[in-house]
Amino acid sequence: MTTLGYAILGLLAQEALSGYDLTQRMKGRVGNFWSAGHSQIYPELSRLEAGGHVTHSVVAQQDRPDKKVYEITTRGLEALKEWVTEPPTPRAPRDELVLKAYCVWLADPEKSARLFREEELRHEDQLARYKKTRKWMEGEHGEEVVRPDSPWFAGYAALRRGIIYERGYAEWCRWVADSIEGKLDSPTKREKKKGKKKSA
Amino acid sequence: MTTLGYAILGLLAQEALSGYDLTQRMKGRVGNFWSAGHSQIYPELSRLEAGGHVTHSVVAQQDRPDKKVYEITTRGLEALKEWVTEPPTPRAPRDELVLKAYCVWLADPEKSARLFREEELRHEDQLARYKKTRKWMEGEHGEEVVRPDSPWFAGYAALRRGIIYERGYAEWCRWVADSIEGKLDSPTKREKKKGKKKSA
DNA sequence: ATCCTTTATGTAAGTATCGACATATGGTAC
DNA sequence: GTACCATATGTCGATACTTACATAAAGGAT
Repeated sequence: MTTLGYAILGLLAQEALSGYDLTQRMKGRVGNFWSAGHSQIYPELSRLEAGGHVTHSVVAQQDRPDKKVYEITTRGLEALKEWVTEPPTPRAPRDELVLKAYCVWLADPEKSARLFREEELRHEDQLARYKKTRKWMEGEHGEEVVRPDSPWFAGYAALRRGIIYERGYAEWCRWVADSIEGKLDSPTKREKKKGKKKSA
Repeated sequence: MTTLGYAILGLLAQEALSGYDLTQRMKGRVGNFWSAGHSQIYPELSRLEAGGHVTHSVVAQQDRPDKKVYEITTRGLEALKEWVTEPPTPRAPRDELVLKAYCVWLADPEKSARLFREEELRHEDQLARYKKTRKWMEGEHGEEVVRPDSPWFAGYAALRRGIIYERGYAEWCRWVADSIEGKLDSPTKREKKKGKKKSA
């Protein structure tokens, strides 16, 4: 079983969905920590069905094409439950922006400062969106989101990870941009300031 | 050009290295935000050389096999400089542990609490290692690490990203584990506490 | 002598992922 | 009527990445 397979099972454990629905979910909330296009999802659903983890039934619709609605099986649910408490398989982290920061000493300061300012904004924006969603969740489902045995906890926990991640990322971008713009005190500058306290 | 190609150029911009050396670097500091095995690095070096971004010279050694030492060319350095200030190509984030948190409502509370405690420790450990390295860097190269035009800034910036990342990750794991163990106040519990302030 | 480890460089097979191609239904806009 | 959009399901080829296979020089351990 692949991780994508478990991701799909995780969604199907909450509700029966078509391949198309799953693709939409993967673009939304779940997509912030695991994403996949439909070209990955449809074949994976076939594999899951071949393995007896899901079943499907064709549902006819009037306004639009028919769809295949997938349900998780008992076997699928058991596999999912076991997988959840197993330690995650280590993945190599890959962050292109950190790589760029690693080479920033070679580049034009103005251009690189602009780059990190833009990224700071991007992550700040995402953080704001996440915070808004969190408020909505806490208001609308305040009781359930904090109970780890409720399916509402799922999205709430993922959201909290997103908030911490984006906050940290924006903070780091700000630090890099500030450093490039020379707005931060170096240890030497700090020493100098101690000598003459109020230098405009 | 691939991102791995730029990662290699970024390392070669600091010093000439063999494929083997590059592989070691990718396991170490750089490996914390971009990693690759030697089976990826050797072919990539060939491509870089074919594209005129690097050149190599064979260096004979007495105690061990000969090696090919790669140097970045002017063309390679130019390509790298341009790449640094371009916005990063968006990559889909993939975090298996968040996915597991998303399914935690299905699982055995004791087992899942243990999982998130273990992960909390792992990230806390990594954080401690990073902090130690930061102190060493600040002590040994205090002047250079804060100057964005110095090659020392490279590793320092990456390190700071690592510190923020691990701190946030550990914090989140702790929150999840606490939630499962019921150690956190729910909104309801908070309300109740307001009523009878000093309840053991 | 044989085995293990480090250094050193490569190839090959398999999987995961991405982007593009392909098709079909039915609605709306022009 | 035709062009476009949302729904809906699939395949294919290219690339990125991992794991295993393969070789070789030199040193140390048993």
